[in-house]
Amino acid sequence: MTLAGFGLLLQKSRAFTIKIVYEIVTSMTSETMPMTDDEIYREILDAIVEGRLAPGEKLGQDDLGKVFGVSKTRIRPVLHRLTDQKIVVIEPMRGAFVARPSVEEARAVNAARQIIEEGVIRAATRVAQPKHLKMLREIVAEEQTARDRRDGAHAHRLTGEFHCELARVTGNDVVAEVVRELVSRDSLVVALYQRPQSSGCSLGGHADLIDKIASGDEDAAAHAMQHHLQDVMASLDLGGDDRKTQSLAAAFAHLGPRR
Amino acid sequence: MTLAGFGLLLQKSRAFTIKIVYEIVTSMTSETMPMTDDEIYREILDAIVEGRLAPGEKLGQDDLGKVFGVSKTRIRPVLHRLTDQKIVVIEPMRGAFVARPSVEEARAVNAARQIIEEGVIRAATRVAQPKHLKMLREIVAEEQTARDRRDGAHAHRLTGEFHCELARVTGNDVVAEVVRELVSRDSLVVALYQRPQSSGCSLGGHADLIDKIASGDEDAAAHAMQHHLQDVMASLDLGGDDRKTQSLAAAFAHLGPRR
DNA sequence: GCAAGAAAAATCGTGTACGATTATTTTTTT
DNA sequence: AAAAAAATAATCGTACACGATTTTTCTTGC
Repeated sequence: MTLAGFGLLLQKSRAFTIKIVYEIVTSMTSETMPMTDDEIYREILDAIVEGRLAPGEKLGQDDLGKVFGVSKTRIRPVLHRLTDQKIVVIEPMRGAFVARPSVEEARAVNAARQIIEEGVIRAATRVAQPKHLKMLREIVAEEQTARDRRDGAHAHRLTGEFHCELARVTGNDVVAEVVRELVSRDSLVVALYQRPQSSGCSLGGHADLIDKIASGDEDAAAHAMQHHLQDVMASLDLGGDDRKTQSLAAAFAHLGPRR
Repeated sequence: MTLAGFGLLLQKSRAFTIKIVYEIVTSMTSETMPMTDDEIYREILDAIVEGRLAPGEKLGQDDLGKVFGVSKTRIRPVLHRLTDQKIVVIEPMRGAFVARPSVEEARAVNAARQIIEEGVIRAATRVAQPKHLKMLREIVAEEQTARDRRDGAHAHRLTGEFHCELARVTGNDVVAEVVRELVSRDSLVVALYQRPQSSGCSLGGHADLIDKIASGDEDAAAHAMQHHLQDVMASLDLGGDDRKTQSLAAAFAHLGPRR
């Protein structure tokens, strides 16, 4: 069967079938399947949260389009979505950039986390089961080994994951999503204001939180969370220096050439 | 000076000046200034939250474009933004509709509010000042008069505003925004599942919350909030009947049986 | 040699056009 | 007459093109 034959089949098929057939075709021709909007969104978000794209970096629509092998029409909605979440800022007629949260915004996000995650840890303490505690302890252990390996990026990602997983203990997806967004914003803050050598900001903090949850003492857990988040904030240098940026190509090198 | 002269001036001016000049011109020619994205977003959101657009209603891109006097290109990002907030659902290749949250989603949003607003009311109790309490009491009073007038839509809007204002007491915009989104989603839930005649769902609930905040008893305030939100949930009819047929039957009940 | 202004390049925002898909209506067949 | 199939209409998603604005570079005058 010829490629034109596949093309005809493609036209008459439904979306899901199209994707499968497309993948069969591309597995033979080594072309790439266009990514979905969500995949592009995830890639850019991860690149920012993991620090491969530094705050202030320019996110050109055409550049990103070339990286993902799509036109800028597909890029713009993703950028707007990230703008709504305050991960990206769009300056009219100038372009999109990775956000550089101000000191005031950094304090506001941290304060919001104190307020919201107090409710979260109280709810989690009420419903926590042994399997939840086990899961949380595993994350802390991974975090520790990553820190021992001087793998700051990985350790930082696990720090955020701990708070997300804690929110997931409540069994409520809506809460988990809210926490995930706040944690994402916070990772921009630490990328901007973290002190050069102090990556071990919250060594025993998470383990302490788990102990308090395990004890079932709701008030103690809530206070521990407050202090934990305050400690994280205190470990930052809010004097504000600029950070270096790396190229777009380097940030998405793991995708390989797409066109 | 001619209108063409204004046009030339328009081209050479910057965005802000453009808007002002444009408004002067249009005030003479009775043309309309194109709305910004945020204005369109606000209009659609308000229409949904206030119940002027019912759950399940179709939101055609071209139709909305005609309403606001812009092309559908400007409408789509707004629809996507509302989709991210779960106010609108986009069915691929079919169109956008006002969301019809399922019973499970309704429970999830309410549970999330219990978790998050517990943290909010605790923080608010710690920092509340007399002026805050006064503001909150004013909203409750307005709510009461609206209810006396049988103005259910207005009363419902003020109910939501009360929770938003309470979040604003914490002085944290990030928290206020999170609460605002949750309240918006909840108004869709009540639009779908509210019992026909029971509009007075939470008569004394809000006043009780204020009293607890005024007393400074954090735990009491937190418990009051929990029970308040549970009461709201209990006042709904989550029987899982298909709303559409039910409301249709009710809407034409005066015709009597016709077949 | 340097600063200021003007031209050129690059980039963003928005409207329009077109291919693709779904819903509806009409026609045909049993 | 009813059901199935085909044609038509409506709508969505994406690419492309044009106008507007900013940034960069080049020229010119002091």
